[in-house]
Amino acid sequence: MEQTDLRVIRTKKLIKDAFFSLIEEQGFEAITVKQLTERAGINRGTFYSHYVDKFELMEKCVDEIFEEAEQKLIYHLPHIFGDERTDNSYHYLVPFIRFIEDNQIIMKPLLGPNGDPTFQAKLRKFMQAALFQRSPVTLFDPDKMMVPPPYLVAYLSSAHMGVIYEWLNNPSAEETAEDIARIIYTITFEGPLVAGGVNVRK
Amino acid sequence: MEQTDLRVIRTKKLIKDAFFSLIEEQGFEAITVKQLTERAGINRGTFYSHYVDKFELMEKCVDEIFEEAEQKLIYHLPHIFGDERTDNSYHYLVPFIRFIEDNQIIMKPLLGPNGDPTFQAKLRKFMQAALFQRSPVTLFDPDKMMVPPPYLVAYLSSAHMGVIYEWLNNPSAEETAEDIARIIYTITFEGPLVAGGVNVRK
DNA sequence: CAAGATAATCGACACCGTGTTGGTTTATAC
DNA sequence: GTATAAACCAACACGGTGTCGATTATCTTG
Repeated sequence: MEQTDLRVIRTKKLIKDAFFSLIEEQGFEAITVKQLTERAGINRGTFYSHYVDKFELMEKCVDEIFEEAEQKLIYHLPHIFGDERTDNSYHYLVPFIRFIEDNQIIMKPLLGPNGDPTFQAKLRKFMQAALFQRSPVTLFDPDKMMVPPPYLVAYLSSAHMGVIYEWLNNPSAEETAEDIARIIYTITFEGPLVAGGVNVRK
Repeated sequence: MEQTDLRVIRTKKLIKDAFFSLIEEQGFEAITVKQLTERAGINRGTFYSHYVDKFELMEKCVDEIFEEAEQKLIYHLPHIFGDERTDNSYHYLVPFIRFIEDNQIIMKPLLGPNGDPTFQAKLRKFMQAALFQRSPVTLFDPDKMMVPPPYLVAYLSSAHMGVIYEWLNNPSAEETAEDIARIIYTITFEGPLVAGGVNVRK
């Protein structure tokens, strides 16, 4: 399964580099195979001997990223489980956010207005699996839930993504990954009202 | 400005009907003008005398929907402002959700995995304007905010959209618009933790 | 290092959708 | 009923797609 031939390694790298730079410049949809191979400096036919079309190329790239993410997050899991829920326990979010930050070049266009909804759904699902099935958030008590669980999960995962999206798409944003984690944590654990400065009557 | 010629009206309706049915079947990106005009039963050239391309068609359709939404929500505004924040004050959400429900046929594909991220962003912005600038939620106190306002807005608007999305894309969901409004309200005003059944230590 | 394997290149091909045009037919408005 | 203009039709150049066979270049293995 592993490719060893130097030529295919070199070619695939050329393709992916060109692909990412083009995504950054004009978004995925606008890319043509012709343009891609010209940028990569390879023959158009060569592309077709590796991928059936640009969609498969995208799929492969995304799969690689998620694979990488999986490993990184698993690596960080001990820390997550080790932590008690303290004022700093929002750290459970940091690896995830930093991962997105690290892959900004590919993430930003995929998450942005010209992005890929399929990818967004995939990332949301991934986050649900990563955060809601084996993180402190499992402390939710099914018996005491005031709303159907799927909606709470949808609420939280979308909210998380929304903040990250806002962060990525604001060029002048100076927050670090830790800042963003703290912001998400604050709103989630204190509740939107408290985080918004509303005096909650009890 | 207003079109009166019956032929124009008829043609535009044929185009839009075909457009919506195709979006539902295969998503926006996959649609070709050729296919669209065949489905509509009109000449391909005729399409080009009304729209420059499928993107403009989409834009016009979306604009119409938002225009309609604007009016509906404005109509409902008196009720919103009249309400005090009671246990039932989640009603401020109902008109918005019901509007989405009414336009399900077009909303679902646009919001789904094959949907249009531009539209999704637009809808989020619309909701922000509709709910956060002239609704009970303006009770947020800028001075007491624990997080930067843009992120709180992003958090809430995305969370809202996420729940609605989950609702639309779950075929077996039996919740009414009111149910969804209540769910969103509960999580937002009680906070995700309380809504999730967690015993909050104080 | 040499031989065989295999990847990349090149040029050409048919195919399809786009956007435009000029001329014709048909429906609408007044 | 007639003038107007919308819709139709056929054809065009253009550009990207996906494929193919033949040729050249490069790598792997023994």
